Amino acid sequence: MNVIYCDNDVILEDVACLNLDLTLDCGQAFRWEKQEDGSWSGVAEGVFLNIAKKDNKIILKNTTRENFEKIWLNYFDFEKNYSEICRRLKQDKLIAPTVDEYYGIRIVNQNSWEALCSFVISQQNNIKRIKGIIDRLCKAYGDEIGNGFYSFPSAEKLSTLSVDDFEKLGTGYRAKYLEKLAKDVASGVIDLEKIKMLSLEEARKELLNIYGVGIKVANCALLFGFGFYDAFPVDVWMKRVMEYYPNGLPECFNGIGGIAQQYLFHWARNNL
DNA sequence: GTCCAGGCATGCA
DNA sequence: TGCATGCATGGA
Repeated sequence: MNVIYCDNDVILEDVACLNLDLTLDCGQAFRWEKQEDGSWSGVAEGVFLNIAKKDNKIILKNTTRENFEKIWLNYFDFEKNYSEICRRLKQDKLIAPTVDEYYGIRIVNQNSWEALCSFVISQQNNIKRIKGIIDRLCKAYGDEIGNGFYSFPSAEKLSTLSVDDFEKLGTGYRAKYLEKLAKDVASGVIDLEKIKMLSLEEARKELLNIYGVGIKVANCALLFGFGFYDAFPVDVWMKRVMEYYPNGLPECFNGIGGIAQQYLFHWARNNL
């Protein structure tokens, strides 16, 4: 990858394996909006970004070098060698054609608080409605940061809400989970930064102690918000996929099971 | 009207 | 430990 700082834009050349449409609309992050020109706009860590791919170059519009290095380099994991990862995954003949068909899906590294909240909301829910709830949550309680976009509200902010406030956003029976989660994170009873430092098994155990977090939500949060690439979420779609792996997951998935999972999840939603 | 969605808590055996 | 049930909402 080659980084060029040009006027107010950051331009990346030779980024292997990044399809923005697949990556930003594959059910891992819920706050990216496709623009009429085909680019994507969204927010992470309270910072707005418009990103596009043109002529095999990735263009981050109106982005400072500081924000690129502080946020987006890690968010899109530009330095991770996805070509090598995909080559490894394709040692499994079952997933190989899927990796080719949907080549360019990456796991983005989301803020752990945002990911945990988002996937508590996601349970027993569909992606379209999850996006709507999170959008209303951000517009009601986040900070406006321009262009009609809002930051994801902090735990401190959400800790002031009642169960009824969460219900008014359309969260349904998940409102009571969110109310307690926000208060416990804000008060320090739940320490997300500490959980990041644990092993996968220990971190998962901590998340499973949280009211409203089961094995599926825990694994999604671990994969999408805590940097555990070996977490392997199994939802109703992945349960269908697992019938193709009656003897368990192949060895070549070790350490990158979560990435394999995202390709299989996408395949399942389009084919099953 | 019924079924379903990136499931979980609870009660009961 | 494993299984059945209730749960909010909105689109298909």
